[in-house]
Amino acid sequence: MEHNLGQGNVPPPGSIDKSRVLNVKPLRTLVPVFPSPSNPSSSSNPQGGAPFVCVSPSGPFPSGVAPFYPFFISPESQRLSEQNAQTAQTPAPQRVGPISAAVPINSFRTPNGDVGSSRKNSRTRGQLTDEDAYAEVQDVDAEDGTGEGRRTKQKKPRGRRPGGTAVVDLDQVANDILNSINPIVFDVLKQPDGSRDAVTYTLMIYEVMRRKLGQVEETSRDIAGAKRPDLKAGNIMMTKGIRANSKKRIGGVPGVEIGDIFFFRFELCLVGLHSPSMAGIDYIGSKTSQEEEPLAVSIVSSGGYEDNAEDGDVLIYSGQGGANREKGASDQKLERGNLALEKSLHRGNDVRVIKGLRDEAHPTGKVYVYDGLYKIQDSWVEKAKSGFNVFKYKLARLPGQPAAYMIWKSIQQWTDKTVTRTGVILPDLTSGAENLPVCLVNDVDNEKGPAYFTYSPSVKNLKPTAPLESSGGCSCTGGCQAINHNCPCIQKNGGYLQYSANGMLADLKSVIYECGPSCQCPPNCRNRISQGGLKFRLEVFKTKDKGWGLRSWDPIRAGTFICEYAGEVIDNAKVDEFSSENEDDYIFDSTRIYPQLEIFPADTEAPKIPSPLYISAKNEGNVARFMNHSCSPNVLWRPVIRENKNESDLHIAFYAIRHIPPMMELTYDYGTVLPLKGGQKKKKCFCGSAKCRGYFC
DNA sequence: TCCCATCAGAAGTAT
DNA sequence: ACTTCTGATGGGAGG
Repeated sequence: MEHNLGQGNVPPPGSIDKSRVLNVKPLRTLVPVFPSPSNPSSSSNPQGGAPFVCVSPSGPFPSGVAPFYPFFISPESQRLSEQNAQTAQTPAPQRVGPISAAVPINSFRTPNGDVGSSRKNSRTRGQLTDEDAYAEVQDVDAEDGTGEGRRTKQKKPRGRRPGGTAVVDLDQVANDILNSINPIVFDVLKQPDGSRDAVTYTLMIYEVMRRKLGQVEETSRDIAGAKRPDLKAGNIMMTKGIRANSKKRIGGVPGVEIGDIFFFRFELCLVGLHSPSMAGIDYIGSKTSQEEEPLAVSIVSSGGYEDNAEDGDVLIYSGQGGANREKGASDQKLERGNLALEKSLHRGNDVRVIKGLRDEAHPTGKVYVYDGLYKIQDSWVEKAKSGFNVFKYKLARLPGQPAAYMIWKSIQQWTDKTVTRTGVILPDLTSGAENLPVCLVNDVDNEKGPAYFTYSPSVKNLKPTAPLESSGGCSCTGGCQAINHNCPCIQKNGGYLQYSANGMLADLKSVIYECGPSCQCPPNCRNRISQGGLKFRLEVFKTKDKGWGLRSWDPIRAGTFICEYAGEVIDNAKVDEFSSENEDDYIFDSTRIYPQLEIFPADTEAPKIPSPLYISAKNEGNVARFMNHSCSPNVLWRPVIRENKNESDLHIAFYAIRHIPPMMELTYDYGTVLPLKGGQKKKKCFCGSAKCRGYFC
């Protein structure tokens, strides 16, 4: 009977007639109800900028500024997809079938600027007090007469758990983070409508919170209540109102761009893209809006069911329910999300689609790609393998949106070799010097490649300097363990392993102490992340207006190590020589002034670089030499110190500031030189970001 | 190595 | 109170 299943619009004979199963009015009035987007307003948040602070890692520091390498530099998207921005925030239109552009999510709280104060009540279990947050009455929609607003629901205090004392530590950790946030951030987050800044801030804070909670938890295993730092961190953020969009809405979400990627369901929740912490269908219920019917606003397609669409623009989505583990399988019912999807089919409203894919770099994890707006075209009921009824929905992607999932699909095809990558000049620029090939590509013009240089994956002429905190190295023969409080390398990092199990930076420390040649731990020790070579399939490509650049085929999580800056260490005099010739394009100079954003100003400590470091990659270098400058970068550098026979080897390592989707150019801030050295000129900046300084040098 | 089962858990909706 | 599926982990099957 398989030919009966799920074909086309009309349920074939023998299949279940939905109109009988469900108590709904008949179907398939394929009438798109909404007029085209008409409100391109508020494309960016003009006052969203946080102050720019110039800090050189080696000082001097402006008064009142703590030197700090932020995890976050400029929240403005480097992406210039204005089209995207427009599509991304098209509110539901007014005339036909009016749907409120946004409705409040159940419990919305905003911080009042006093977040994380030391006032506490007895509510424990790792839950922060939310005395500081206030319940806000929101005027949903004053125009249609139903806008009496809805009071936010107070969360019920929950019972205390055994082991409460340990939990308080987590509270403390969370409070410390909250207290260290620049208050300016909260001004941005207070806006009921999100902005690119608000989204970036939110994700940024979530990352720090999540990783820090995880770090603390694994460092003291006896601690209670932190098994899921992703949920814990999310709960704290929600409770404190640290989120980007407080309302549910149909259509795009302000500040979220098509192609944005996420690694936790809670991230979707916090930016207002998809509210349920777990469920796959988000909808506006009939009670929370003035609508009579529930309407679907977004779905997460996690690949639990095979994507049997021919191309990337059509998606077959299964309804929810019918899979209760205790009661066993059963027929799905036309209720909740399923009902909302059905209603949305008739109403023809846009539905956001987030695709959950396997994260190849972390097989246990997933990566979620926001693929933009779809419309539901069809629905039917199928018999699943279990023999029970499952709802199916066919969704088609709206045309004219920037490519998102299609990029992933292309990369997969290049990987499979089912499609040949066009414009490939060299399959491996490194000639095998790296553990992964680095492709050289030009699909822009006829240039055959960058000027000649020798590929070298490591730094030459490294001059070990006096130790900062000599320990003689560790003796963790099995690799450094977070719980080993005696490991000197962990102690140097303030008592924590700086890298999470996934290899991400767990902290905002401005210097990273890794294990070095003196240590007895193996090369795969978690405290040697920057020594393991490339982990992502990078490619050097010709940009439109910035010469050659660097990007990745793989998605990169915020905090992940990308590469080191390789080249030849040179002395200051040589730098001046390069400067006068205006050939310092390939010099890394630690003494430059690197603009930083004070997002966690209180949390920082002075970086302790043993001595100024200059690395020239002009004649010899690695992929890092191709990373272009941006005033809104997605990558930053950190000094990494490895102990070597009681001396310090200083390396420069690059880490992702935020999640970086595949094929997005990797950039970092080159900083500025003040005063300009002899002959040195400012260079015009082409980064194109909204916060571009106009030049760099 | 991959896959499956397990398990505690969150928001939001529904009762 | 219920629904939903997550994300880390441990065990078992397979190469």
